[in-house]
Amino acid sequence: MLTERQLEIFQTIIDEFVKSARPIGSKIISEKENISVSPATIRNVMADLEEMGYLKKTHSSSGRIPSEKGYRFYVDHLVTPVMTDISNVQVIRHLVEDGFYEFERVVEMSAEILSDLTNYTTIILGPEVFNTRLKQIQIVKLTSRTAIAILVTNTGLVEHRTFIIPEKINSTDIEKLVNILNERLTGIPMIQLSEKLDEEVLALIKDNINMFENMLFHLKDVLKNESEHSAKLYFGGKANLFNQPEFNDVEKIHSFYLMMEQEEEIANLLKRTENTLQVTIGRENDYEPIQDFTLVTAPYRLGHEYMGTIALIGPTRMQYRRAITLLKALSNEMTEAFYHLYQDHYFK
Amino acid sequence: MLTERQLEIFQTIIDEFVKSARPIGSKIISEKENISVSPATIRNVMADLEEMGYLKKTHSSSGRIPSEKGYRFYVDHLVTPVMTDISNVQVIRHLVEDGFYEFERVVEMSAEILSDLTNYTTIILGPEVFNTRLKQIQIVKLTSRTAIAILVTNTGLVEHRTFIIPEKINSTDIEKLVNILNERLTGIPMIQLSEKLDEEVLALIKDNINMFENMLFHLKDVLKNESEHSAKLYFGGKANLFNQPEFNDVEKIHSFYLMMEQEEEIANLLKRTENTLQVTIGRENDYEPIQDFTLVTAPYRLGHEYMGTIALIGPTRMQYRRAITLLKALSNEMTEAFYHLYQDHYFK
DNA sequence: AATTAGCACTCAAGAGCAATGAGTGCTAAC
DNA sequence: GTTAGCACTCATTGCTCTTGAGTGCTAATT
Repeated sequence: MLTERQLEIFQTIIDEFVKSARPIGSKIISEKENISVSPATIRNVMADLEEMGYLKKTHSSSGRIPSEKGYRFYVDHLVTPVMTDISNVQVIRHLVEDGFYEFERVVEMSAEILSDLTNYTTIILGPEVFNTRLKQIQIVKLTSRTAIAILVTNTGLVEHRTFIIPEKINSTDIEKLVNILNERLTGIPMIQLSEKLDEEVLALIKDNINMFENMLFHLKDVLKNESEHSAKLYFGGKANLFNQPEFNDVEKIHSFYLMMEQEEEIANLLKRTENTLQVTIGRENDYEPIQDFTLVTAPYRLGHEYMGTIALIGPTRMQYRRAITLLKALSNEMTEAFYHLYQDHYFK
Repeated sequence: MLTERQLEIFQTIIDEFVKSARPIGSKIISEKENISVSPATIRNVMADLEEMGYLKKTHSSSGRIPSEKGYRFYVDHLVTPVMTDISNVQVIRHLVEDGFYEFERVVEMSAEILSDLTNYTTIILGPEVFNTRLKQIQIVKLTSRTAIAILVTNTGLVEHRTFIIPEKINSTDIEKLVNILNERLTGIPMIQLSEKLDEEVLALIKDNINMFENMLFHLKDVLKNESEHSAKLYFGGKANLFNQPEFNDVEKIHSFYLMMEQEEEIANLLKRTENTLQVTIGRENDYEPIQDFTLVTAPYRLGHEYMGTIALIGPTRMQYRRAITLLKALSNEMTEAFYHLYQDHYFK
């Protein structure tokens, strides 16, 4: 375990490095008010901390910077969840109270707010399909050959897809079909839709009106795709990382943006089953393109049920306390907001 | 007017500079096969071209690069629309034939394809609201206090918004309302919806069921917002500009990305009323943040009616011929595709 | 009269080098 | 155990020099 003094110096190095992004030398530390030992002593301590793997040098005579192990230690032991001012985040709550009833809007605003407050990039993973249920299905005939299937989930998400219909079908027929579909499929988890379509509806309809068969075939495609369709991502402050000194290299920024385009991969990163806030630092990330970054994730819920993930991505030299505090606060706010939005649905 | 030889040399400088991004000297030009005069002569010609404003130097003893006036001349007089191979672009046509019936998908694919082919950034402006009409409206009750209004346009766009409903209202009432709305509002241009709601529907309903009044109030808000809601933008290849040597500078990339976040402004840039392909080079752009870029825009249509704009943005050192050819081809393809998608609607 | 060879000149870019200074580790004194 | 002192390291900066690709101008050539 670390001594009191080691902790103090370590903490100072973290703080200073996070601020300045430059290696911290013994002199700078010795000038801090709460430090009362000489630079030489500090050098000894720093050598110890380096030996333990918490600090490293950029070259043989440079000051020290935290290693990833150092950040890990910091996050695990020194980031006390001091509840700083989170009133900024509580805007979300008011948004919902003031008539922002749209799930997507709330999420977009949240991403915006969080990235503005932290200066990092926010990523929000929308509700997983397998956690939502069909609220209602509608089919709108668009042209003589195409119609749009509109699926509304219990979380207020609206998905739609255009598909082929037989030429001869008319609006009344479609209405009949929609009624049957709603009767049979409402409340079914989205992910099971296509399966249930076969089980419940197909047989039923075949007897009645057989030109539906072809249509259902296409509709099934729609439902299947919809359920495979991975959850949506929302971003905020993608350009924030330009402000971080570690990203004043074109190559790094380029790879960051390319990485952010891999939505599949990112979605997978955020699909963490854990239900608490998590911090992964640099190489701790399995996904190679973000091994220069720190990813902080937290779930948000509908009631007690996991709904999606909200994440911050930034340099490993991160304001961990601030980021963690705000992310935690925001995930609570979102949980709160969605509870208000969908409470009666939830309890139903 | 320019002499034959001046044209030839000018053309060579453009070609070479577009390729290499470096100032072009007389020696390089003299080594070209189609050039048979000495470097000294070329220098004289270049001095003339510079005097006329078509070329400029980066410093007193550098080679020449095209000026914006030079590019303008090139685009106006030297870019002959040689129909190069546009089979790449015709993928779009097949997409639609193969069952990509989604407007949004077609647009997204188009943006992707065009940016891949050109290595610039594609921006597509979706259909203007004032050019679309209501196909159908649906209201789905979500919770006891909220419902989702879903608007489908004749172009297959689906817009939705959650709004407040009175607690006491039930599904049957909503159904009644929806029927009335559809009866009265179908076919109305989206932009007139909120107005027509007052004229046609409000009075009608007030007599019947007066608790609708409050609901309609909120619904009107929805419709109003929806019509003010500026047309959607689709992007492709935002990261392509990293490959351009002029964007080797973090500052430039940063400002590019910040610029791309100003969707309002960009949408306005693309809302050009002109109905042909247009090229604006550098300072010709009124919008200051893109005065380092060239913007190429072309409209796409539904039948003969303007529907939206497809644009390429890249450095002024652009492969104009290629960009123009491909953009033209793609806008035709999209027009074609939408004709197929919505033809019977269009002729109705 | 138009073209070109020749030449002096310009300037960006890069290599080499010394000076600076912020940092270190180690040793010996406190 | 702490710290003063000192030799040492190395990234950074600024300076000068060289290089080479380019120019414009003048005089010779066609």
